[in-house]
Amino acid sequence: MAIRIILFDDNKHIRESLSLLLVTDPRFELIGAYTDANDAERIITTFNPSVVLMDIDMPGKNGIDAVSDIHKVFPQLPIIMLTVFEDEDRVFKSLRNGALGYVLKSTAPEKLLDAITEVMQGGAPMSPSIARKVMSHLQAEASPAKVDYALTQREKDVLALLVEGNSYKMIADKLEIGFETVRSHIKKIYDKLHVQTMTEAVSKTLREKLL
Amino acid sequence: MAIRIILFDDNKHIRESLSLLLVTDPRFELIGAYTDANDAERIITTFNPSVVLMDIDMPGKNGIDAVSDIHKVFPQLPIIMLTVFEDEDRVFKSLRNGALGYVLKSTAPEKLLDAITEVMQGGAPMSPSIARKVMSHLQAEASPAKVDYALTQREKDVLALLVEGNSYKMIADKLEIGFETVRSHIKKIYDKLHVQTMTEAVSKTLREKLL
DNA sequence: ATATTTTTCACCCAAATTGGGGACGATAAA
DNA sequence: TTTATCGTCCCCAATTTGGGTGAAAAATAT
Repeated sequence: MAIRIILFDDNKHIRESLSLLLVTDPRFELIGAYTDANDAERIITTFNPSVVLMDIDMPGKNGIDAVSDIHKVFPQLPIIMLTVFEDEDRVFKSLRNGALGYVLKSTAPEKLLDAITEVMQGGAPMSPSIARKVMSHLQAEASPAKVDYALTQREKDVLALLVEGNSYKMIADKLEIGFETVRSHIKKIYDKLHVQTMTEAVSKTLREKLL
Repeated sequence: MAIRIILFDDNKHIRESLSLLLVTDPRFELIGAYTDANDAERIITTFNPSVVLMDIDMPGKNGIDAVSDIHKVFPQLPIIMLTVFEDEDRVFKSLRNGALGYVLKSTAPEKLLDAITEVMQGGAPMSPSIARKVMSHLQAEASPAKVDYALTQREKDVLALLVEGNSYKMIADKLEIGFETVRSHIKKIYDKLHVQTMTEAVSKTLREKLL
């Protein structure tokens, strides 16, 4: 059975090109092409597509918000962004909102068809530059620490317990050291982290993924 | 000029298949195939490949660690994992360690060649199921909040300032409300968050991405 | 228009945290 | 051997925080 496609794109040229591209291919069926995504939910309910292709810049509701709405109501329906934008902001917003693929309009027609096939087979098709952005994001969030505050192991132990919500006294008990020793460590930690309160230390530790 | 490929894989069958696959294709050149990655750095220095294909389960150093080592010394060299494993642990470890692609051995030979081409063109080739895992990860980390602690707007304001390291007094000043009012808000926040100290509140807020 | 929630403020008390000092032994580096 | 760093500990005084209780004005909801 053919893959049922619905396209949201205000560019007439794109709509016609896709239509021409798909009419000759029995694997696909373009069952709808709309200039805006304002009625996306109703349209999808009515025509029950297998996949949605979504532009970003459209009159009325933008494609990124539309993805969010659609994904909430039809969480199983794969959505592929089809757009000219490749700035991180729009890419990640789209993907976080539930889009499974992100294909640039500069993509060759055959590649677009591959993308549709791929998303139907459980993939997440991306144009190369987009995939690379996603990878960079993954690697960045895992990177240890840009800045090195040169905390000693003992200081890290203390800081870890502090972050978990322990009081000085509790830290002293758990580490089996004196209360004053804890204070001493914490003073040094504040010094190295350039903070002066517990909350700042905790905040900085979590935000910069120290420890 | 042909793309120069080095393969690390202890499976003889894989090495021979790839060799056969590439010998007929002028776009690629298999310049080395090794059963382990123990000498990867030296090999790469010597033969200067365009891309590395890396298995995971090998005698001596495993492929995931090898990727880490190689990536540190040759950050520009694209590495594609070529393995049978698709558990999240190995997938994400590989990608975080610097691999740019992740292709399953069940992949059709033509698709593997596509992957190599794609990574050379700035992409991040993934088998469909792997790409989907990466997407899920992206969406999960962005998901708003599993639990709703029903904080009021004012309480969120206070909490935000607390997280930034402000004392009660500073919060009172910035919000232009009384000190006791801040205390009152914070007590309610602690109640709703089920915490009893500033650090716990800050920690929970950042870890669960409240606000 | 009445009920509920939110925001505001107050007082008491005990505990925790801070800021500034200084000190001692062990270990490692120069 | 001398110097530095680390981990340990102590004192004092001032400030901040947490828990309990109560309550009035303002904003929202029903």
